[in-house]
Amino acid sequence: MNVTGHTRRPASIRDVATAAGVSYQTVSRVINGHPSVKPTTRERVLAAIDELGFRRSATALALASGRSRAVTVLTANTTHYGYASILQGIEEAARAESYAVGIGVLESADEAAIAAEVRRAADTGGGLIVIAYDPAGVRALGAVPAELPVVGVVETPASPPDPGHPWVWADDREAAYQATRHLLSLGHETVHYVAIPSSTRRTSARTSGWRQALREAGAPESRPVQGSWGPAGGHAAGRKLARDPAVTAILCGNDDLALGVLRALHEAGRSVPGEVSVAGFDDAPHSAYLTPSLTTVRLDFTGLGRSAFALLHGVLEESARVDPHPVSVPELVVRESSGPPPATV
Amino acid sequence: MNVTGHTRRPASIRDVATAAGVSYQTVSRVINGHPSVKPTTRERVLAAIDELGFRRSATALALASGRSRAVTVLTANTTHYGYASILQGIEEAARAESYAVGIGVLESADEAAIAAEVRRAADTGGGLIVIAYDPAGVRALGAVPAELPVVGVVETPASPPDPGHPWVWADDREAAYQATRHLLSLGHETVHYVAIPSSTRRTSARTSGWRQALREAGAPESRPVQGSWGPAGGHAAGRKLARDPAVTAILCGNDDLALGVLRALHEAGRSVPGEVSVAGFDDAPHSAYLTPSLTTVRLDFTGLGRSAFALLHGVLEESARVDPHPVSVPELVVRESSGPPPATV
DNA sequence: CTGAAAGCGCTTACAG
DNA sequence: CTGAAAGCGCTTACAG
Repeated sequence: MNVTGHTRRPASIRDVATAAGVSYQTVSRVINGHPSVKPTTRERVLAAIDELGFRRSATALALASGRSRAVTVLTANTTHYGYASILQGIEEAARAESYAVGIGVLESADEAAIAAEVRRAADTGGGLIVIAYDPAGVRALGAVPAELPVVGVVETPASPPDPGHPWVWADDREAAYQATRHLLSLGHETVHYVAIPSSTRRTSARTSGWRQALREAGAPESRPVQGSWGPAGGHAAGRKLARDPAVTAILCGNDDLALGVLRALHEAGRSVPGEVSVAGFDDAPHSAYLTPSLTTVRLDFTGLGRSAFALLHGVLEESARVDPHPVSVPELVVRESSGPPPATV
Repeated sequence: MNVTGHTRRPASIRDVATAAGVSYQTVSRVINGHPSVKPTTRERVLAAIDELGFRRSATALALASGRSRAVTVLTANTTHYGYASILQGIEEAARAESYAVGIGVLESADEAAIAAEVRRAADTGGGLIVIAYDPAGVRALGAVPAELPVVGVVETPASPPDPGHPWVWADDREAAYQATRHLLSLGHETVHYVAIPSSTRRTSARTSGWRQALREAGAPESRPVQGSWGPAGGHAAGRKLARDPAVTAILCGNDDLALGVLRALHEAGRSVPGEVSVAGFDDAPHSAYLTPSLTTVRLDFTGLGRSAFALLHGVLEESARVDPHPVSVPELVVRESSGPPPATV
């Protein structure tokens, strides 16, 4: 008991050993669950651990063993719904395995800045999960040295990735395909697309799913309108589209863009879904409560985060190895913002 | 050069020493910026560091020195706008000082679970920042052992806190006061309040600011309606309030609640702001794009996060000590959702 | 200005 | 089943 209230140095393995009357060696065996320890000895040690409030130093463990039970998440953003939800999923799964989770934000897509962030993350020890939905993330994923354990959360790859690439993804392409088909099935001649910034490729997975649906239906293809990530970008894109009376259906790269588009249409006096239908992507928490409520495609981001961690965990511990490419299935959620096109009387 | 491509053990301080022809001691001096090193020696060491790609092991540093340049953020949530923005601010500031940032989520407010999370965070080493806006956070802040450096991000305290309590806060009370005054000044007889869950006290800071404004104006006081954090809670609260024709102005504990209230009013056929005015709290990114766009009070959460880190940094390094109670000033943002009450003809 | 020793709290072989 | 040694990569006094 620390009656004086003085700040005490935390108990070490040796303190426990002394208290239990064994060597610190044996204490190490006990805390590592090593089988060859006499039950009575084990109990004495356990009692001492309990009494002294011993906690094994993660730092010393990491230095001595080289392992570190930590994951750091590299991401360009922590506040957007998709990113934040992936992070949440990772944290949940990591906590369940008592891994520490660190985060590093890729504030710029500048090569040097990216390299610096990757180094910092590597310094932390443990594994890496890189959210590669944008140029910064994609570059960071590419900049990770080969010897580091890393998992990428990526857009749907254009072709099946190398088995050497531990990636997870939601099926963005399928999701965009579904949403576009939904709008076409309502009778729209075609569907316009307001895009999130592509990760780096000319054509993002979402864009290609949209295009595929148009082609299959023989619908006219327009160029995607560029829209950044937030509602402001959607608003700007929506203003352009609102001017064109031929536009009756708009698919947006995420729900925030859709919100901006909705607002722009409102300001232009075009009713939704009476004159124009709008669909989003992600099913963010507010989308169901908008007026009109937003038709969107739900993606299981927290599940994606959990999968990413599970995959990394498998790489780090070679015990519970996991299916290398868990894919979550998107789900179309039809709400008020989509309907048939106006009658062409 | 690692021509074979084999995974190499990273260079240590001794490798650098050998390469530079000095003792590892001297290398330590160079990387710590110790003054008493002959310039030519320093340069040789620096060159070796560069050539070998040496990076000082954070783990070894932590173990040997006891310091750790890390902060872990304990929070009940990572996706809500306010929480996520505080985290973002902390990360920014931490990155600028090359601190590692870890996160731990308080999934339950259960004492044992909280204690476990606090221990895990303590194990990481470094300092702690606890976001104490909710019961889980408040308990976690209380459960941190006295010897650990910790900063709390709290609601406006009822009275000035002890100097021994390193806390930061946005002025919630003032913000609620301002928003309520705004609604009253438009001519509303009184303002109803949909509350976020209080941290633990009977009356949250936001609630008391609202109440104070009503009292000063001699307006009738109603009981706050309880509304959880998300739009669903706002929706439920909004349905109740929509039934009461006397309700003409509603202040909501955050913008998500306001969104739900807006939706409920819409469903009940009550127009905003024609029949009912609504104001929110936080100025979340989507609030400006809603229809009607949302009157709200903007709080500088990222600034709050930066302040929290600065305060902790001061505690940890005793160098750049900081004003213990930086307070960010809320700003009323008037948009479409608030207006005069309907004429009582 | 620079080097040799001891130690941070553990783990990993190696003995017995 | 248990103990004594060496080492992980650094820092902190202590010498010179």
